[in-house]
Amino acid sequence: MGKTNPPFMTGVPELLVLRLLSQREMYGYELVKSVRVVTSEAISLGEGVIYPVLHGLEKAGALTAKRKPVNGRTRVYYAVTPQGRERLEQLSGEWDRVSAGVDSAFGEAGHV
Amino acid sequence: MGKTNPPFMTGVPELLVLRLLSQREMYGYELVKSVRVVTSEAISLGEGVIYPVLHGLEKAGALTAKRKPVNGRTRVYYAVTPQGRERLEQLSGEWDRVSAGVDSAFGEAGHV
DNA sequence: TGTACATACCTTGAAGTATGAGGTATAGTA
DNA sequence: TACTATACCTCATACTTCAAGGTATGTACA
Repeated sequence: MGKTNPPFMTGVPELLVLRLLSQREMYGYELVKSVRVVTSEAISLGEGVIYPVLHGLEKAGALTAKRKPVNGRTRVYYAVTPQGRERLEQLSGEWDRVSAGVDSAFGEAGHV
Repeated sequence: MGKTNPPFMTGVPELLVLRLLSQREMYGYELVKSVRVVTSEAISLGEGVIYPVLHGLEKAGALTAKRKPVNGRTRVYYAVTPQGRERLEQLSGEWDRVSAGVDSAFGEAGHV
């Protein structure tokens, strides 16, 4: 139930997480809110999306995790590794390619 | 074997098919080649992608199919219905939203 | 005649992944 | 006492792209 695989979203969470973490270390809960802000409310990712992405990227060696107790709560800060930067560039290139392709099909200028 | 779920492609075949057919009627094999052309070779969709999309859209009432024998071969021409145009506008809006969100996260200008 | 390629349709299995809902626990506030 | 925000997490589901393979006809060429 609920909708899965919404159009155009595949790969977007990974791309945004890598992008944000490449600018500064952040923890999961913070990322959830940051994504909304940096995308001007256009994209909203739940914790059920962010945490699995974080764990996957860490396992893949793209991120490192660091636990920090703050105000009695525990935060897990993530940082991008060199491998993660490579992955970011690769994904970013894919995004540019697909994005350019679609725009090209629509005439590249204020379409529809 | 083979890669599935490539980043950013979810929904793109449906969007491109609806876009192309909204301009003129076409048949499957023609669409396969047209997609490459209109996306400036950035996006290439195989027949294994195009035909299922065509059948799905027809079943959903977004397309109508018309069989035409041409040179001894049979072509199936597809045309967009009013429902299909609605779907195109909806999908197109989604694309704009996601696309704007990602661009916004990357600073909107010649990023990375 | 044989061979190769383009046209033109089709199906199938595999595999990844975003999502909502649900779960745990602490701190602050009314 | 109750509610909200913080902060972590897991799970089942369903959707979809893709490569590979299959059928058949027309055309070009040697």
